[in-house]
Amino acid sequence: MGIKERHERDREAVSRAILDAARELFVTEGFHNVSIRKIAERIEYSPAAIYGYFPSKDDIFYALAEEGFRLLGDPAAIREDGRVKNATPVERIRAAFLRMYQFSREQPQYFALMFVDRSVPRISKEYERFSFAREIKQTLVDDVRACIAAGELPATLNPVVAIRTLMVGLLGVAVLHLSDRLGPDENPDLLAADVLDLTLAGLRSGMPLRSPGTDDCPMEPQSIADTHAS
Amino acid sequence: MGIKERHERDREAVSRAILDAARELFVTEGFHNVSIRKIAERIEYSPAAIYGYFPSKDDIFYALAEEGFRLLGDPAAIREDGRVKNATPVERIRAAFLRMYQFSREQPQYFALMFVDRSVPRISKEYERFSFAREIKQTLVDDVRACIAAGELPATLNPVVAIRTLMVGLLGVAVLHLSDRLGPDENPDLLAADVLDLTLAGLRSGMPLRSPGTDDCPMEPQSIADTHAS
DNA sequence: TTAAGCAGGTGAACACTGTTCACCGATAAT
DNA sequence: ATTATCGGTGAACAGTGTTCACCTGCTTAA
Repeated sequence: MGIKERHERDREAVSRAILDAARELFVTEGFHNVSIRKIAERIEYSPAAIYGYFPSKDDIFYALAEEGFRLLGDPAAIREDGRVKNATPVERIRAAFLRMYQFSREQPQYFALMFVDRSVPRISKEYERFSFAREIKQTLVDDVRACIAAGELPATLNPVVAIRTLMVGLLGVAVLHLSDRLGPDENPDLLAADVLDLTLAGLRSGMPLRSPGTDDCPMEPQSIADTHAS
Repeated sequence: MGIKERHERDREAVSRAILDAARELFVTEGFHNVSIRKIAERIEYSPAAIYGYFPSKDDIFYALAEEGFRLLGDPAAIREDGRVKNATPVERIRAAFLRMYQFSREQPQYFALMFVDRSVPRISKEYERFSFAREIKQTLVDDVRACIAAGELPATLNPVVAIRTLMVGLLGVAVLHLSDRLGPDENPDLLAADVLDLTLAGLRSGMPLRSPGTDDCPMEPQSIADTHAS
């Protein structure tokens, strides 16, 4: 008997409908302008019904952030524009980080939810849920190691620190763009490329860095306390 | 007769009380966890009374952001840790940007409101209100020009682009820290110093940059549409 | 076949939010 | 002394996230 299976499929379908509706509304309306009632109306259910699938509005956000990481970290796509097309290790690095930046352009809402927004609390506990963020990091660390092995980056360089410094610059550009603080005639894409190459040039210079290495996840999402959100 | 003057002083005092209460609450509770009713309770007025001083909760935010820029751009303080103490122009640049980063540590809520948060709309119109942000930029541009004149940075460098690239790195670090996405054993301050010096090293390399120069304000606050806030 | 159980959906409510508005009372102007 | 003005108020409106008693229709056991 496939009754249980059908029930599970039904549940999955409604769950998907909620996430799809929420995603579309988030993209067009922005996270905190979207109410449970709006999502419910979209899928033609009562507001209370949603709480049978997600314990809170925050958890809908978490599920979407999870999807976002899966989207960004999709190994197939990474191999596509990183390994196949680009010959040298440093070009792979460039491609990988530009991909991350590109993600902030193509999926600004996802990106904001994953890396910027401080408006959703208590994910620090939800740690293991975002484990593949660590896989993404490992891929980048491997690429930096390959650069060092190929002599394209100094041997003194800590790979973890390197990817952090590369990331923050692009994160800054993305934030500047997302929060619309760029002048009308400024091009965030060119700025991102400049910052990326500038940081790479700095890394090549062999300048000693102060930051300690770490094995921790470089892109763990959301953990600011509720009391500090805005 | 000083009646009108007294009235103005009274208004100013209440207005200040509102801003003080709002600031303290924002710092401890976070912007969107603070309600008009909480502010009103703090100053022992009715919620409606606040609307006699500020047309909306957003405008309280604007007033505080204005204060934040005035705080960050305080010419006396800039001269203090920039011009007097530091000899070479490039050290002045370093000090100025470290000051900005330090501001993100000392006044995280102000900083978030001014540079990061996307939760408050429609300041793009409120442009002229934040004119001194442009003054801050001009100071930085002058410092970069001095670096170029002193031969510490390449003559081909566009000062406006230089300060942008320096800024985004530190902004990225600040965002990473503010949204608590740094690992427990990672030090944001060291990372900031690394990113700053790394970018400066890159700028010194004379690498040609793609970004166009601009005369626009580099730190205009808040302009993302309400429909994109989160 | 009938009775029991149960999961899923609902309407209504709770406790909040930002904001508006009719009113009221003290003060200032005439 | 009377009128006008202006600041502050309480109550309300429309919205929010969330909870809960209830009901209904399907599944399962007797």
